[in-house]
Order: sequence, then structure tokens, then C-alpha cells
Amino acid sequence: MEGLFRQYIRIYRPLMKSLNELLEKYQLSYSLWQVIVYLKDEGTSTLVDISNYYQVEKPSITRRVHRLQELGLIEEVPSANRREKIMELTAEGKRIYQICREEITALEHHISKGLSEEEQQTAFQFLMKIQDNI
Amino acid sequence: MEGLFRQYIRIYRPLMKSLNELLEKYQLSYSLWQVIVYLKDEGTSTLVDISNYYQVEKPSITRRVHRLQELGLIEEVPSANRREKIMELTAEGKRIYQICREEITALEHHISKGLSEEEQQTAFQFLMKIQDNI
DNA sequence: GGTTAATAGTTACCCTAGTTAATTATTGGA
DNA sequence: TCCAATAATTAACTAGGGTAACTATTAACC
Repeated sequence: MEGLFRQYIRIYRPLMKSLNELLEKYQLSYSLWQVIVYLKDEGTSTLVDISNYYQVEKPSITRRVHRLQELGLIEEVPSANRREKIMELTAEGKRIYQICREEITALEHHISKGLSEEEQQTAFQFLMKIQDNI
Repeated sequence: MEGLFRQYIRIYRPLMKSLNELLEKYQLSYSLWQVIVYLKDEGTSTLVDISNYYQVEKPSITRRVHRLQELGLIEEVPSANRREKIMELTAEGKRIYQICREEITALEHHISKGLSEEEQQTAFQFLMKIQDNI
């Protein structure tokens, strides 16, 4: 399929731009949002978990986590293991998650306008499968 | 379709990484490759054309173009209009294009392994359609 | 049980690649 | 002819990531 990856990459920046504009209202960016989403799903996690999931190096995750702590959206939970930091969303973090979740879902619906659920399913399958091959 | 965009974004970085590793052998990066591809398709173009196509600001394109000129892969073609610079691939640029084209196509095939042509078509359609909505 | 290896997180420094604002040169239209 | 728009550039800044080196802690092994 000629041009598939080219198109994939070409769309990334504009998409990211609209997401970042949306999140900017809450002093967030998509990279910070990713951490929030991960913690929302997992409940608690260490920095290494996040690093592995998004395949981003630890120092980058350290920075994201510090920023989110400054914003009061996540906090450390006490742990027996003093080597690792276990993080979770604060009440404020959960609140912001809900607000942004709704806005992002609305944006996604807008962007997917005119596309059948089936088409979207196929696209999703495609993205899931290529992940393993990369 | 829950998680579609999340998955889309999550895959971007690993994909970009493998493409950049591939291109690095030729002192290229994907952002430089984009300019080469555009000139290969269009024959000649101005910086503004490239800027519009990829939705990247002009100063960024100026840098990409200068870098490719240094590498001897593109050159300016004389033009009556002294305000705009019309660029095209050099012979060396075309040669490098062919080499990288083959490697990138092989990588893409590898990544799309196990996916039917139809699935890929649907994914491509999806990407084309959402472009207009972003 | 004590030494060694592995792991989690951090710090410092650098790189890629983008952005905005301002500037120059040129062109096209009133 | 003069003014507005356009193409390209420069300078200064930003986001975000990467590597290497380091500390602290934990796990593993003899």
C-alpha cells in the first residue's frame, strides 16, 4: 500500500497541534496527558512502568512526573520499596482527567466525522498489529 | 472508537525512530527525507510549496533546504522570479532517493507484515479522510 | 551474611526540530 | 509610481527527547 506511512506521518503534527491547543487551557500538553491517562487506567504505577509503556526514556518521564506534581495532578503514594516511586492521580488530577477526556473525545469525534465504526475498527486493528512489527 | 487516536500517537515515536535509524546512514533524517520525496514527486518547487504541503513554518523549511544543499542532494534552478527559490533534486539526490526508497519500502513491508491489502487500504482511507477534519 | 549485580530515579548536558517576530528583497496591483 | 503582499531569511526561544554518569536501594549469589 503505497503512501500509507507517508500519510500517517504527515497527519501527526496537525493532530498533535490541535490536541495541544486543547490541553493548553489546563497547562497541559499531550506528553503530560499521556501520563495522566496511564495512571487513570492503571491506578498506580512507577516511572519505569510509564517509561516502558510509552517507550520514552526515564529522564523524560522524570520530567513529566515532576511537572504534573507541581501542577498538583499526581502524587507519590507511600511504599515499602524506597527505591521506586509509586504515583497516582490526586483528586484534582481525576477532575482534570474527566474534563479533558470529554473535550478530547469530542475532538476525536469531530475528526472521525463521516467514518463508519467499521472503518475505525479496521484502522485500530491496523495500528495494533503494526505495533508489534516496529 | 475508543483508543484509536491514543494508539495512533503511541506508535508514532517508535516508527519515526526506525525510519531515522535507516536514514542516518545517508546523513538524513525523516524531516529531510520529506523534502526529497516532495521534490521527487513534484520535480521542482519553492520553499513555500513545501511549507504548505507539510504544514511546517517557512523557517523550518529554510533549514531543511540548506542542509540538503550542503549534502549536495538538491539545488536551486535559475528562475525569472528572483524572490522565490525553485529547488530540484540533483543527480546525487535522485540516486539517494532510489536507495532510500527501496530501504524504506522494505521496512514498510516488514512493518505491515500479516496485514491484508484491504486492511491497509481501509487504514489509508481513514488517514486521508481525517486529514480534512483536523 | 556480606559482597556484587541489577534496578529506580535523578542530574547535567546536548540534540532535533519546531515556533514567532522582525527583516530584506522582490513582485504585483491600485 | 507607490504601496501592499509575498518569499526567504535571521535571531531568539521552546518543547521534548536522548545519552552518560551518578546515587540510592534492592535482589541475588556464594
